[in-house]
Amino acid sequence: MNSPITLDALKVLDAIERRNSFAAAADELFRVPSAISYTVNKLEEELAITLFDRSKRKAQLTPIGKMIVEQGRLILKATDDLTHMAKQSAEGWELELRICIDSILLFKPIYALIAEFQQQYPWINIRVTEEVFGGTWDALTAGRTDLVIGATGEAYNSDFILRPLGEIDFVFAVAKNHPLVQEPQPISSSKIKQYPSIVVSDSSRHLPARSAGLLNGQPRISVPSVDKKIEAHLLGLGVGFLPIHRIEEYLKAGELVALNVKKTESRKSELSMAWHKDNQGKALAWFVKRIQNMKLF
Amino acid sequence: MNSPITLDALKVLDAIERRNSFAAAADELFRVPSAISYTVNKLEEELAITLFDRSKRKAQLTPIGKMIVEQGRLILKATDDLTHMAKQSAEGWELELRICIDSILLFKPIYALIAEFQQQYPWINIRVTEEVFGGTWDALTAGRTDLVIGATGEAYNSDFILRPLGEIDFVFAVAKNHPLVQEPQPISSSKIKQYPSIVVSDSSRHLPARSAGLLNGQPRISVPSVDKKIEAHLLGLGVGFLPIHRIEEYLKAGELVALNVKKTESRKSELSMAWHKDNQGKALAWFVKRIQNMKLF
DNA sequence: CATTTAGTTCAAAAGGATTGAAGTAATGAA
DNA sequence: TTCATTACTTCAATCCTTTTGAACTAAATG
Repeated sequence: MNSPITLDALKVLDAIERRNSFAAAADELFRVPSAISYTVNKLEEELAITLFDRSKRKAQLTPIGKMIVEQGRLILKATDDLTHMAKQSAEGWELELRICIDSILLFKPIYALIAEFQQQYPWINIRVTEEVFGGTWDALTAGRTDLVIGATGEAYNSDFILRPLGEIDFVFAVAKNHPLVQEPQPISSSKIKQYPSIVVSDSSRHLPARSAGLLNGQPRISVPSVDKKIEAHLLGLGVGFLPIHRIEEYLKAGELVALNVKKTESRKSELSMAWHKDNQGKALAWFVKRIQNMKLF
Repeated sequence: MNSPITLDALKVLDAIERRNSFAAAADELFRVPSAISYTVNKLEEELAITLFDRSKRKAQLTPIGKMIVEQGRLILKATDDLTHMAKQSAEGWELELRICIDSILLFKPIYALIAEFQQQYPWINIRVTEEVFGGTWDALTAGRTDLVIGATGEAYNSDFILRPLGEIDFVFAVAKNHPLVQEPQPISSSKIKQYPSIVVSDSSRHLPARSAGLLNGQPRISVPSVDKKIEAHLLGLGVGFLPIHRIEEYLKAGELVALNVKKTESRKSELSMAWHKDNQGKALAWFVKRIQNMKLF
């Protein structure tokens, strides 16, 4: 792989084509016409291909020459982009940003934000993962992610920066035809314990798993995400607390019913963004800044 | 747009990464280690970016360096491909080949052939058009196409080379519930004239239009392609001759019925490939050679 | 602590790129 | 037709970038 094509030659060809003249190209490139001639001749010789038809006074690109100019421009653009990418990276823009989103949140607005980011910084890879409860902290401490959106509770240590997103409201919700709907409210803990509770299992792999508002002694059904928990509630498989913002439509449509319960634990939960304090990445900062002004629940 | 990146520097980076050593890269590139060092230093200086971590004995690519190597390889590949393309073009391979197919033929085997060609010569653009009867000749004489597949009749002048593809059989076919099916065969011309005939209109733009086997005095319905003619026949809109190979399935399924008619004109038609005798293109030759061994009808 | 391995530095040399003057060839105006 | 102009080419001289090789530094290895 030893191509006789050089970026300099491509630049020269590009200039000649755009200005439609060797002399004008020489002028543009701050060279003397003979230098342009030399470069073109060398390329033609090494390729053993005629790029210009010189039978007329004005040198005219041959079809092959034209193709090389066109393709060459793409190559020049690519090297230019590469330079730009490298410069940006050196200035603190990540090559890749890993975002971990708690399954309690609506992903849609975040995806919209990512799309916007990609338009501005198309060379930065964004990798999104979904975790549940402690799983987000786990991903952060294990270095599997750069930014957690929707971290719950306190930081495990001072290596992380927390930025609150607000409190999320939970309600005790069951399917419309669930037996508990017929009970007088507030519903006692002992009544609730007669039905299986749907529990989103913590996706922590290393840190001690957190439990989220379990009413002890109840039969449990574990599901891997809040989406699945909502489905389970809708099917009447069990009962439990759900984030209001995720089930508003179901409550309005009457498919889920919010019930008053005696125990008040876990009715609210503080959500945050979190990232490692050493991470000075500009893409990270961009997302933190933009997400702060967003309503995610 | 004056990128400090050069193809030579990218080659050097590539070699270093692959061989995992400056010395080995120098060896591979028939240079002295200091020359490699020089090239890398110059690039780093001009980009103002550290590409190698030299704190250890073995220089280690930084993440940005790695990205540049990876992207750089794509650029090297592109210039290499460009060289290859140019060489091939100079050797007589077209930059673009325009193929004009008569609508009477099955396009599928031709598309399969084009797909195969594209795998071998991915940089050559293939442009397919569809024409009807004289339209193919028209496209050729007007220079709108390079190769006609399925040209009918004689060449208009000696500027073109004809290569016969064989004879195509036509049958007089009508829809299964058409009144003509009830008539005793062979069916007389006067009976036929009572029903509209479906005529594929010639797509010639400059040459005198040819007519294909019209039974004179009949009401006509003109359609733009053989596909549409078959549809019209199936719907019972009219009658006429159809190429057997295109309606075999409908005949087998009984949706169309082939009838015996008295007039025997236009029962067969000689089809050919045709191209301009000055066209020495290798892609053209490739297609001519391959199509000769194919069964297109 | 000596030895080996890996890359860097630097002055000297090589050689490719640039220059400018002279030349050629097509175009177009007088 | 002639002559000036435009457009590119040729070529020897010059410049300056790249390469070289010897000497050097610094990390790993045992």
